[in-house]
Amino acid sequence: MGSTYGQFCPVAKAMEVLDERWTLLIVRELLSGSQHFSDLRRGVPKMSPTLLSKRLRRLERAGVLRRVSRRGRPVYELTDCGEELRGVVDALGAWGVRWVGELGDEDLDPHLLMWDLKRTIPVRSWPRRRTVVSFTYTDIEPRARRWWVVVSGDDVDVCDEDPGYDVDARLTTTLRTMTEIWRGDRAWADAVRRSLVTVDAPRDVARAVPTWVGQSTLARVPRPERPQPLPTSQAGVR
Amino acid sequence: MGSTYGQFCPVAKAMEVLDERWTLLIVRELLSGSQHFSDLRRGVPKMSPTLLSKRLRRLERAGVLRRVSRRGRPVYELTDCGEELRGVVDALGAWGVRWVGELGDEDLDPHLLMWDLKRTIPVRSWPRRRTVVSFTYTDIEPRARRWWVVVSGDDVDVCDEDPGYDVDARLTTTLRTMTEIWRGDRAWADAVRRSLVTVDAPRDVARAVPTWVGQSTLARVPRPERPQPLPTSQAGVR
DNA sequence: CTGTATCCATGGCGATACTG
DNA sequence: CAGTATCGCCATGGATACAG
Repeated sequence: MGSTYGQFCPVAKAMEVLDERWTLLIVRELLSGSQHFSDLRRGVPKMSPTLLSKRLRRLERAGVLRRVSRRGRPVYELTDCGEELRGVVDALGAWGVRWVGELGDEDLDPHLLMWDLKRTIPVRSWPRRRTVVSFTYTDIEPRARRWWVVVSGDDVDVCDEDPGYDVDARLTTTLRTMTEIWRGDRAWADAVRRSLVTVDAPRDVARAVPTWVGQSTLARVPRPERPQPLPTSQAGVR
Repeated sequence: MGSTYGQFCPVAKAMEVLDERWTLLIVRELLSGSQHFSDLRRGVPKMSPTLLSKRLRRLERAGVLRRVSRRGRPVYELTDCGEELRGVVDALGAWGVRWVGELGDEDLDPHLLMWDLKRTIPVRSWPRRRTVVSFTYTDIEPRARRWWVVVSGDDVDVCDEDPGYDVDARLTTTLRTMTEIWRGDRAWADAVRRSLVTVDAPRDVARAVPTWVGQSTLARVPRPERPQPLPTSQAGVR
């Protein structure tokens, strides 16, 4: 058990299960479709496998998820109890996107972004024929700078090395800008206007690209009118 | 900062602020009307004042609350940002009451229960004249066994020693049963039928008492049809 | 009443390496 | 691929006493 609170209040009882570090991020991953240990690791790459394993066990004991073997492969799936955490995770996400907007450089991660991008690509908006868009992030180390998204039919592939196909559109931007766009902090139009993104493609393709690249489901949560109170700067010592 | 996750995901950013132990319970207290340091302490009695102070400071920095002085007395109040955590707290409470129902003896606390009771007494259901109901918990140490709820007009008082007024109804039950009733885990009618509660009062008063004693706002959250999966028993070692 | 100051033990968690 | 095994640090937070 995560430590107890000694309170009968349902919020306290819920937090006994959920307030440990990483726990709700694992639930988030399961809610968005991850099933295997390796999928989960990709979703929480900064977590050690030992700790991930421990959390999964604890969540199993709490009745949130179930570990089953499917075709000889372990699969983690949410129980009804776990499914119902969607309300909690959604509420947290909506609050977070509204009130905790400042992203530090440590929060940016090209692998995570491309993984999220892959999960939210609206394939139906893409041409039926195989279509390739390349991403170049100008502000990060060469290793993770270039990516290719290949959509053919209903299949989406994200590669970190050139798959060799013809490229229909080349996006060039910073990791930060692409992240902001995906989160819905910044509109495509705004980014293009300010030249934070360049789209190298025939005019009609260039116009379509923003509809090809998806966004977080939280992107359309309306933002507070006043900007943040104080992000982390100021508010010094008392 | 509570440790960071290194993720741009809004859920992760939210949890950086909220996943530390006690944090959301403090928010819960503020949401239910506590304003002063001592009120908050009463709501989270197992927390040391040092730690409470630390959390309040962190929440202030995060923009969730504001510390102001009102008539020379410090007051903690939620900002818009903090107010909006109501959605999160409600979702957690609803999930908790449905899926984390097993209460250990450590979770029962007469002071907390009476404090909650006081906050949820539906004064409008009581007679206008001063009315007194006594509570006796048969299963706990003498010190916290007897309580008196005094309602006169719109004022509610809860005493742990005899205020000396005539008593209109005497409830005798266990702390556990009363807690279950307040949470909505057990219906009044059921408790009475099973003789888990006795109401010593004239017949019409006895009938009214269940409408006098309030319940958690989460009490009417429907419970899952199947009982819990596994509370904490079983699910042994792997 | 509204906090601070200190002290200490625990265990959480990060890092790394390794196994079936 | 799906985890386990170890190890060691340091921060968390519980307890207690004290101050303005």
